[in-house]
Amino acid sequence: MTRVTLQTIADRVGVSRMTVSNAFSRPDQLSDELRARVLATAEELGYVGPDPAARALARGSTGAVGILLTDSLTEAFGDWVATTFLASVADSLAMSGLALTLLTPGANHDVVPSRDVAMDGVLVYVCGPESTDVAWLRRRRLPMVGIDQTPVEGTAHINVDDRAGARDSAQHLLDLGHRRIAILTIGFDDEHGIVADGAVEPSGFAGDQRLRGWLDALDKAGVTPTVAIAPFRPAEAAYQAARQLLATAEPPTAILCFSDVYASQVLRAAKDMGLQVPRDLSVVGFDDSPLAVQLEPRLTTVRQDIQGKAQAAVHLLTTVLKARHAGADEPTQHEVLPVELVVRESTGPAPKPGRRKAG
Amino acid sequence: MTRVTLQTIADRVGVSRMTVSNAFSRPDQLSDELRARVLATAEELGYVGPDPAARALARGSTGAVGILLTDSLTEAFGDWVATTFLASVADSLAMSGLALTLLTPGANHDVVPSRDVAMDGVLVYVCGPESTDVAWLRRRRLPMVGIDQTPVEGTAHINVDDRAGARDSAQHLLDLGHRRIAILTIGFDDEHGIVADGAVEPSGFAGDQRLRGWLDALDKAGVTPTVAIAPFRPAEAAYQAARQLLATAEPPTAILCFSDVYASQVLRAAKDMGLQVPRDLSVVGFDDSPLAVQLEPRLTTVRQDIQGKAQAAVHLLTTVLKARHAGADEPTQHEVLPVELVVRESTGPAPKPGRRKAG
DNA sequence: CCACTCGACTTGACCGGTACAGAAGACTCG
DNA sequence: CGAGTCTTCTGTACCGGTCAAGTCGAGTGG
Repeated sequence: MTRVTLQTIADRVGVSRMTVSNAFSRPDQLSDELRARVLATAEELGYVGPDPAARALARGSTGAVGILLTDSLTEAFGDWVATTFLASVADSLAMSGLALTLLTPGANHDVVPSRDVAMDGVLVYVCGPESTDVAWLRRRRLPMVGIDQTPVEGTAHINVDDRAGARDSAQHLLDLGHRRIAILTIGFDDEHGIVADGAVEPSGFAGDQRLRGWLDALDKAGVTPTVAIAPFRPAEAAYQAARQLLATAEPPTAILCFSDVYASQVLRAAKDMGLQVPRDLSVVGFDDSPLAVQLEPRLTTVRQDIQGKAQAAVHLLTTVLKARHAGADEPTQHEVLPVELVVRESTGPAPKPGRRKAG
Repeated sequence: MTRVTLQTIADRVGVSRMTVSNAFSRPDQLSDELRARVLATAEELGYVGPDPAARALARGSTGAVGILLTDSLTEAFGDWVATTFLASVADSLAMSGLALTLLTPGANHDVVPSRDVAMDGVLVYVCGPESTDVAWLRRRRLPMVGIDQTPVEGTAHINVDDRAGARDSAQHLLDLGHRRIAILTIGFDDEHGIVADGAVEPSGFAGDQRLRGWLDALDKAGVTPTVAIAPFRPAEAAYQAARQLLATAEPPTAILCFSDVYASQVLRAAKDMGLQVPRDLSVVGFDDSPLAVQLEPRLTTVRQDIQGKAQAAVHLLTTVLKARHAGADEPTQHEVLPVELVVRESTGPAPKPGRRKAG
């Protein structure tokens, strides 16, 4: 039982192989009557359709784009922002009939997806520029769109205005009269706690941008924040860092957090230390994840439109794809999506300067 | 600037194209010295490696397997069980150097990933047998492993022992003295509420199996449960169904839930109706998701090893892949993974038969 | 010294399609 | 009525590799 190919069908129907191909891929190239006959014969022979691999080679395009996520996928899947983004990307791609291939990072075996898997283009989500996977993708000259990472010349990017969002949230606290403000942001894997004299080297683009944004506003107001960092995982680290912040001699009256998840840990720490939010302490999150409204009190946070980000990324990538196919210039623009400060109940006026005891 | 292919390099080095191919794919087929020279020339010409699409055609295998998830991906990504499974699958595949392609279901456009994307095999997760995507995959005769769905003859499957888990949890309640037991399980999209005389047609295989399991134990004990159903989404529906259950003339003293998420809604409903868990009401979840231990009280639930499920599925699929490649018989086994009842604080002895007032 | 094995390359076919430039007949139109 | 134009189909040349079966000279054992 040899495989059924276009030729098998062509022989059977008595036409050229090309005509059979057209019957499947270019219906307008042959008469309806013949097409029907071809299709019927194909059906009869159990032919499903042109072989995707062969078609990919001949056409120069597979129907899939890749996505490269940070590190272990399990890691990424634990993050609401990342999964939401991923889901939105997949749904957006579906409209173009494209599938999404998850590129497993790291060359464990001798086969490296970023180098060895066929795809039309690739989305790169929060990967450092030093990633070897990104290096492979670049060498392959695959159409690429970076999301939430440091823009690189010659590549298209989608970012959110983290900096403005952070600036606005810091300004919000200043407007409420806060002057002793702390920052709890993301740091590298092994450390957590208060950073001496704010010599922070935040991990990742978003961390960097947010920090800059907060400082934009605070510096201007002459406020020097205490900065604490915690790794993304485990969540407990953020809790500990929060306790440390709140246990200082002059504890902050407000904390700006890298994310809603961090903020939720701050809330917990505050509760455990007998502090009332927002009476004793104001807390600001980031992302406006579902968590933000589930918490008690609901979080003041910075909303980013993740679905919009995904759609923008997909749109940009498909544009690049089309341009390349048409031989035209590929756009390498930078799109920065707006964010919005959402004020809820976790922030309030700065407490009166009077004594306060934590514990 | 014409594309660099094996031939380009071969000409440059002065060897046959095959030798260059071997330099990349079969290092043992040529001398180290020559290989080094070939690789150097390739590097110099900016050649990244054999073209994946061409290789896929020639070799008959792409380095990716597909996964088909129910409905909209956004839907699936909202579910802890599904995302955890997905992440574990991706990680397991990474070990074999395989990438994972998300098949976007539903033929929106004229291009249907399930039919048009090249892949070596496919995992099918909770898809009804009537899915057109599954039909395409079947017609393509792709190696396939079904997960959490009704086994079909001739296909390999991985399932968890939902039925036994359900049976155990029902028995647990019986052992605690409960006799007025209700079930809150998953139903089709548009309905929710109490099902008259238990004529339930649960949606999906897991729902069916769990229901059977509960009834296995209850029937044997002569207990006839009240059954309520709610669609998977929105979560609110489960809450409403729970309220309905608890508002009946003879309210149940225990509720068996389809999932931890459903159980969390029951908990909320109970709280809102002034019932104490487990004093007035026992609640059992399913899955042992992180939610189970976050809730207050922590849920008694049935643990399933999702990561193990993913690993088993990947292992089975790669076995099928290897078998097919070797021309051997492909296993079509059914693996059923064990589950485990985890007793926590949401279940307790049945309240004394005395009066009880809800509200 | 010769048949025999072995390593290192080469040869030619093949994987299953698609793109593109005809070719043959039917139709239109001045 | 002949030239131009469709429509419909065919032929040929790729796409960029891999596979299996050589070829050829060098080593090897009897």
